Amino acid sequence: MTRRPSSRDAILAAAVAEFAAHGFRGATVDAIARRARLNKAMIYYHFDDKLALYLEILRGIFSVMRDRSAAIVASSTTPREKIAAFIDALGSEADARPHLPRLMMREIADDARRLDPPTLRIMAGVFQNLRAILDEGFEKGAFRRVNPMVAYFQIVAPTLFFRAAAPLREAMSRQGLAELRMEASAFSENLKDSALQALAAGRPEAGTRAAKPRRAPEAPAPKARSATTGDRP
Amino acid sequence: MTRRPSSRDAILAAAVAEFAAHGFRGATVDAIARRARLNKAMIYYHFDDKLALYLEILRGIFSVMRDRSAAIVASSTTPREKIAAFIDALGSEADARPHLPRLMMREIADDARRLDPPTLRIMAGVFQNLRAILDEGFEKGAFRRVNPMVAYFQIVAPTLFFRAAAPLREAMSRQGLAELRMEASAFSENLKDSALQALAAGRPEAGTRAAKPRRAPEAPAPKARSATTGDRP
DNA sequence: GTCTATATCGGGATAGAC
DNA sequence: GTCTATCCCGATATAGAC
Repeated sequence: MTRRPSSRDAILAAAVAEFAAHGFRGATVDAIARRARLNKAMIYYHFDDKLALYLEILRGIFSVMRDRSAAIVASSTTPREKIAAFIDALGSEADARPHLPRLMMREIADDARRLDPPTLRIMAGVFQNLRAILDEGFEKGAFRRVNPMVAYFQIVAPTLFFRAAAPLREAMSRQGLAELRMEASAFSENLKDSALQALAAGRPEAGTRAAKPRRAPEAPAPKARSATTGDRP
Repeated sequence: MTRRPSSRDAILAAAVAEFAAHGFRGATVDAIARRARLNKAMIYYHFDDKLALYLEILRGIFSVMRDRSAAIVASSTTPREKIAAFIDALGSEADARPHLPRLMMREIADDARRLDPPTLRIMAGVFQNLRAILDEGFEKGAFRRVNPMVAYFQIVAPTLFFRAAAPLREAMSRQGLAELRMEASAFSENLKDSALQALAAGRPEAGTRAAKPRRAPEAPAPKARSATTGDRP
């Protein structure tokens, strides 16, 4: 049943690993061929060139995440649970495809210069899905009105960074500079906790004020205005 | 007074830009020389090789951030204000040296494989400084006890990602896929707001308890244990 | 300190046999 | 579909004149 991967699939699998490890430029077609246990010519038989191979990989990876997040939007749970599910999906996706975080970071560092419109569209879909969850939360009064893009970066960036930085964390830990070892799942749990706390709508607020001005007068307290413009308190 | 940069300085300045734009491997010594308006041989006169040049740049960049964060730790303000200052410092540093975010992301994606112990030590210093701020906040009861590393990634990753992703955001905005344009300073303001909200110590809680077991036995809402292990609620 | 060659090699891409 | 052999450019690093 485990269908033997066609040479094309073998190339794709090898290429993801090489592109993630060395970047588009750093990855060599020779190394991809070697890892796929094929020869270089086979790659040019299946793909126009190195760039076409690269783009096919990116599109595939982001499509999965776009579809998973779309399913979360459509699910029938609370906005809070959807945010948690979004973080879980992103994390488990990154764990299942360990190359995703580095690929994404590299392409961004390369000024996204290789992303064509179709690929951009797919990536934008992920953002729009998170935005849909947030909007639902805003309307239902479950979330305070934060800027959706900021929320997006607050969720996606740490998730990718933490995983991509595993070797860096390991090196620092090994040298006794800081204890940075942690399970990816544990990180996601902490992130969910923090993200939901940051999104929490103004507490019970109305009538239920059991203990009057909960906040000391001198404490400015985080304002909950629409944070689209970054005005300071 | 604006001292004409020595050839060595010119090389360093050109190299940062090239390394940030293309990565260690992608950057060419020829391009660095061209940008510095010098010839290639001058680079090998001042530096042993491409790697030595690269490492000198990384050390310089992270040292600045380490020192700035150390000054914040030592300043006499509240933990909340120190967190805000840390985020501002990181943001303004990234704005002043637009190459920092991409350099950092690239080196992480490269599995930090080129970082030698001295450089790791400098980078760890930045984390330890944030940790010191958090510890102070924990002790004073200003912050709930979150995992310091998670907090570190929640602050650093979005700050770097947002800035490095400027071209990607611009491309998506231009194509009408999403409006992602935003001033870096506005982003930092939003991030501060969110981070402080996530760190806000548990409200007076149920019984309006003024003192004593500040924590509910079953720990309902955000659990405030030292979140080193990521157990779920 | 600054320059112009140049040695040398790795890597993308192709030709063409089987 | 799969392979070997090869073209050829670009990139690191050095030699050596001024």
